Amino acid sequence: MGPLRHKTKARKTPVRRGGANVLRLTTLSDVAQHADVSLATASRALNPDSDHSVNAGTRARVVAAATRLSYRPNPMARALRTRRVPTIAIVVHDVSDPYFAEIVRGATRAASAKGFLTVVCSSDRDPDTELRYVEMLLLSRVSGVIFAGGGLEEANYRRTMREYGRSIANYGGAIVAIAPRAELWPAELADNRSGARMVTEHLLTLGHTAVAMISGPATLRTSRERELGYAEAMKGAGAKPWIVASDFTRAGGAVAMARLLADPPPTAVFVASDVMALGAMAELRRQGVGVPEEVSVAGFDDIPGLEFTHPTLTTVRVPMAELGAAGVARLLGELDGERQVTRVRLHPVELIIRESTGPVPTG
Amino acid sequence: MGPLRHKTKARKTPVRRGGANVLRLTTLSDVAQHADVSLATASRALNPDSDHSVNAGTRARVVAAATRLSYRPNPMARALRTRRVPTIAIVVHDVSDPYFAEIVRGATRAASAKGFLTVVCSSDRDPDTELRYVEMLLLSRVSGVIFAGGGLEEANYRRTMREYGRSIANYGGAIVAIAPRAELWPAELADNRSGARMVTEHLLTLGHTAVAMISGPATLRTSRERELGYAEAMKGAGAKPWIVASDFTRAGGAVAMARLLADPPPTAVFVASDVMALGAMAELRRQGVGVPEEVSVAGFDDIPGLEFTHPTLTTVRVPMAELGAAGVARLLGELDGERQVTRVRLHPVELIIRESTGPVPTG
DNA sequence: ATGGCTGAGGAAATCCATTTCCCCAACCCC
DNA sequence: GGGGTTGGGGAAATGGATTTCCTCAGCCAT
Repeated sequence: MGPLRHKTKARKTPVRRGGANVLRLTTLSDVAQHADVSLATASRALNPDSDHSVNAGTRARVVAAATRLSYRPNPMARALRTRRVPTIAIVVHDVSDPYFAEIVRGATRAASAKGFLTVVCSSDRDPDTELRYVEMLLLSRVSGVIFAGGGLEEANYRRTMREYGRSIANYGGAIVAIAPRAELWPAELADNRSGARMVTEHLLTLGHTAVAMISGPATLRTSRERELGYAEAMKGAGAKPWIVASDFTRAGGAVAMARLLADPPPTAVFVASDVMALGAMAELRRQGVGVPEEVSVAGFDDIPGLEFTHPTLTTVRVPMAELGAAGVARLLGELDGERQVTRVRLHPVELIIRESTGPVPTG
Repeated sequence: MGPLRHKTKARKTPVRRGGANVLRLTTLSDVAQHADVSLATASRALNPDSDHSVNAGTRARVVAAATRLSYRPNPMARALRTRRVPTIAIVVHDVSDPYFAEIVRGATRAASAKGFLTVVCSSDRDPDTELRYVEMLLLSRVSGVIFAGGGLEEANYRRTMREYGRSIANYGGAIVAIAPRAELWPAELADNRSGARMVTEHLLTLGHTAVAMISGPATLRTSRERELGYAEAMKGAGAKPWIVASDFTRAGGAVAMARLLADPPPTAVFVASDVMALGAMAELRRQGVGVPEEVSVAGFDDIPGLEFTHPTLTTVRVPMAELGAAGVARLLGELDGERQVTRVRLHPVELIIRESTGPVPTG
């Protein structure tokens, strides 16, 4: 059951070899004693934000004592009172996915700069796992939760999630989304729609008319936004949208591409994520279809390493690490009570043209 | 008005706008009340490992009450007593590296199954950053730390790390390594040396004699182990070792390969990690060198997605997710005081032959 | 019958920082 | 000078689970 169940066996080793007995960290009461003040005063002296004022001289004494004893407040005791731990959580669909890995990298770096630890929860794309994680986070009273994965359009999921969200807000935790979600949480988002429009227009400009799209699961908001941008561009050019949905994985991309190749194939494909695009390109190669000579392929996200693929992949750069960091910053802002005027902030994306897209094959 | 009577003093719920007080977590004392037992008994009934026995009937009542009220122990209160947070940390060189991402995936899954959260610390390959992280973890009193990255052979780093390790052990935290390290911590390791030997022998068997190796930084233990296996195999075949060191990154692999191609190039290259191998293959393609027709390439790790590269990469499968999970299991074992007989457990690796390796070019 | 032991339960201490009450003195205003 | 305010300090409650002492009844052996 509980992780901290106390096994007596473990206790059986009170004296570690090496003599030095169990680390006795200095507590606030040590500091108070040394500074010759009460516990309350010591606490207030060290927490300047308190509304209870402390005499400058007294404070100096306390601070001096704290420094001398190299006092560090016990995070757990503090958490028990303040009902919040100095930890922020980031919920992703899959840590192994380079897209999320980059986000996590950005977020952890920003968080640790502010003295926060980051816990990573990887749902493996399972809604129930994700909900279980969030419940756990809520019980642990993490300071905040960043949702890096798009929300699911599913009644039960949405209801439960919303409920958990309220609970978190209730104990003073904050929530931020960095992917599109139904919940009205503060968000730092990539401009998915514009990006999808831009890349589709790029393909259209190259002369393609049969531009298909390989999208993610229909239940995922991120898919929908990218589809929207694609559809807009297609409509703008008077071309007929042609969408095949699949999983946001390499295998998903391969399967979808195989399906596209069964019919009279398109001459260009916009794939809703780079990871899928890599799968799609592998399938094309497997079937001996030249990229971009016969079919142009464009991805989305600009995950690291695309310049090492062959051909290098045209894509839309999403500032992933920056989104992660922005999410953390926003979260900390919320914790400090800074109400942002704009609930949702859009981060611009950028079209990166590489080798995988080219003009329509003549003939 | 029994002593266990719930304090009626209105719980100062700081009524948030939006009304509904969603969060009213049941505490152990609620459970005790409902089951009509004392706090102590309730605690013992729910913690079967206790050395204090509880009557079966009583326990059943308590458990029933706990279930009915959907009781969840407050992790922080528990942590305060047990002096350990129900969180384990995993220290990696770079979360964005697929190798570490897989390990993290395996570890988080195993940890959450046991009710532990996982914090990820990505040092970005900077020793100081890593040390700072570990200090932070130590102050946070995490239950344990898993080192997923190889240790550095650097005096100051090693000294400080060893010191931190002692502090962690001192408060009852555990440490486990899943990569080779100088410190004598319990370890779950991949059999790097055998793997390197196997893959080198595979290349030799194909008839190659000029088999070069692209290795990681010399200061990293993991590099050294893989070099050892390579050298063994080469010596066994009477061939001369030829090692080029570089960074454990895609770019590092590319640079090293460029260097190899400057001289009269080898006909086969064993690259110490798949990520580097990807970079190396990109460089070969850039220079128009056929793989495996002109140069065979083999990697190490078997990161996800290699079956989508072109050509698909021959490599040594390291059970990354399994290593992560094993690290967690080992850590929890240590926390429970289970002394393992074998401090270091070696996990077997497996040679995966794909398309990137072939016979020596004739002529 | 007496002492010893075990099984089962409860009261209270403990972990440690924060916060709520309370108190006291000094100072101000009418 | 009485009443009110403010600055500064302390005692004790608080948060929630674990653990240490006790206590008590029942049972066995002497």
